[in-house]
Amino acid sequence: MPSEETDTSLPASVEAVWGLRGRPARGPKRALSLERIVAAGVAVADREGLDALSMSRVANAIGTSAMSLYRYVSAKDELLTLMVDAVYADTWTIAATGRWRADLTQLAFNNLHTLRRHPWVVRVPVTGPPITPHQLRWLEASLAALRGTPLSGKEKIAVMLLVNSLVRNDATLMIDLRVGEPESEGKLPDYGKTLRLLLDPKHFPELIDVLDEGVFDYDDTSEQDFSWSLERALDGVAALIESKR
Amino acid sequence: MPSEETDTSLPASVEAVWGLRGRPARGPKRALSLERIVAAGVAVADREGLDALSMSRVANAIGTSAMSLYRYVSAKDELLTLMVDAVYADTWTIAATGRWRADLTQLAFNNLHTLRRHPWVVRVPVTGPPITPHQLRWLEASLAALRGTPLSGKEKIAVMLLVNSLVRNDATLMIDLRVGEPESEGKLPDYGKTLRLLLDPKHFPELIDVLDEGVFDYDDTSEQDFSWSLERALDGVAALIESKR
DNA sequence: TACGGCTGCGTATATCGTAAGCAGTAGCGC
DNA sequence: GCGCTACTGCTTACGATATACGCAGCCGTA
Repeated sequence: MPSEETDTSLPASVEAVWGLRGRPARGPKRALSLERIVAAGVAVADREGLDALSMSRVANAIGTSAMSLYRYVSAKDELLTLMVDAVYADTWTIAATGRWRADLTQLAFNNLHTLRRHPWVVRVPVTGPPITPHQLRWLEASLAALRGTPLSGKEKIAVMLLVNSLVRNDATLMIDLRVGEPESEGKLPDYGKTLRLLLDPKHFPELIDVLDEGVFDYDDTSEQDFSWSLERALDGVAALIESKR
Repeated sequence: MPSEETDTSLPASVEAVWGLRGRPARGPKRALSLERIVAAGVAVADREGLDALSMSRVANAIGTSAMSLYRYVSAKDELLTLMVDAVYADTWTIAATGRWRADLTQLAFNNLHTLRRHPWVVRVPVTGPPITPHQLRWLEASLAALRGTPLSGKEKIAVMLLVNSLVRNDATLMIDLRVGEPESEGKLPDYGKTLRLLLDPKHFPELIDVLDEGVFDYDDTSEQDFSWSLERALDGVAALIESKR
């Protein structure tokens, strides 16, 4: 097991979730734990959204003071990083079939479901490549799915970035449509109506045609659009894989 | 021309950039203009990043007071929306070839170049589907590129969402690598080193293999990765188009 | 047992977005 | 021509936020 001096250059809290930090040897017993703080953060964000998430609110949720949290995370950004990783715990376990496409699809949908359940995640600024355990587990499972393909390591990473793009984008669009909020019914039809008021046929003939097809006439929050995009992307990957065989 | 009562439900400032708002009939001559404010916002964000962008800083940049800006935009979020649209002015003009794939590729790269030049854009929270003129012009140009294909309107929109996903994701990754900042050299190799310290062969064999291939040994900020992903996605779209012919 | 690392948290500060309202400008309508 | 009022720029003020600093107490190590 690594010593206390791990030299990862990572924040202490990230090292803690990797199990690289033991309990301090001295001092009073802790009334808090990093897990409790992160879980409270997730609960507050789920309930009130990321904009309403403050250190104060998280602390209140567990009956402590905002400044106590700084014994566990050095900045709010660290808490956000750990919150994202916590919800990623459900993304990387699949019933592996040994077929790359089916397995990647499962992983993509796991990821999508997580983001739809926790819409604040895509609102957390991305500050670097993944360094937390669950996010890397998702990546590992994805690479395992691609194990039997002729793709290089670099290409495998690129495939997962592609899939991840699609997932994040769908999640972003779903925020627009306010999934799960009944009072947001009709948001896309409103959008369509506004566009009709804005667009002139001289500059926007194609968009007007698309409008006339009724594309924005109803909100579609099913997973079909995501599925369509994923299929296109995986078709492209499949073409590349075939070309290498 | 629309009257002052346009009933778009859009913020006044957005109506203004659509040319739907005239100059007020009474009152002192304006010393400011919305264009000037937006341009100042873009300049501040380009120089200092989105985190450092405050109403105060934007106002200072044009020698006025923060509260004056509120005569032109009703909230900071509106300013951000208009700033994004302003930089999108360069994305929708292409040398059309009449070949859907070449034209989409041009549009994708235009978009990518814009985001790389203004990395703060992907940090602006997306609050809804595009409603501003230049963003919609990019969408219009994209739909025009797909005009001769057998795709439905809905599918065309989906293609553009897909392409847009890839662009935004690349831009997000480039923030990680701090494009253009010499002191950030070696960020990916540092990442690779950190991963080696974290990953155990029991749980992360695939990722370790990828590491051993040297995938993270150097920063790659060229456009090749983006191009690769775009090709995969467009291969998938091409397959669908072919299947409908 | 003494020392010092650790805990929780109170106080304080700088910054931010923006509400409220004042004084002055300028055009409309009578 | 005058009064009214819409509009402009900006000052003052406030609530909220993240987090620095430091105190008092806890508790394990040497």
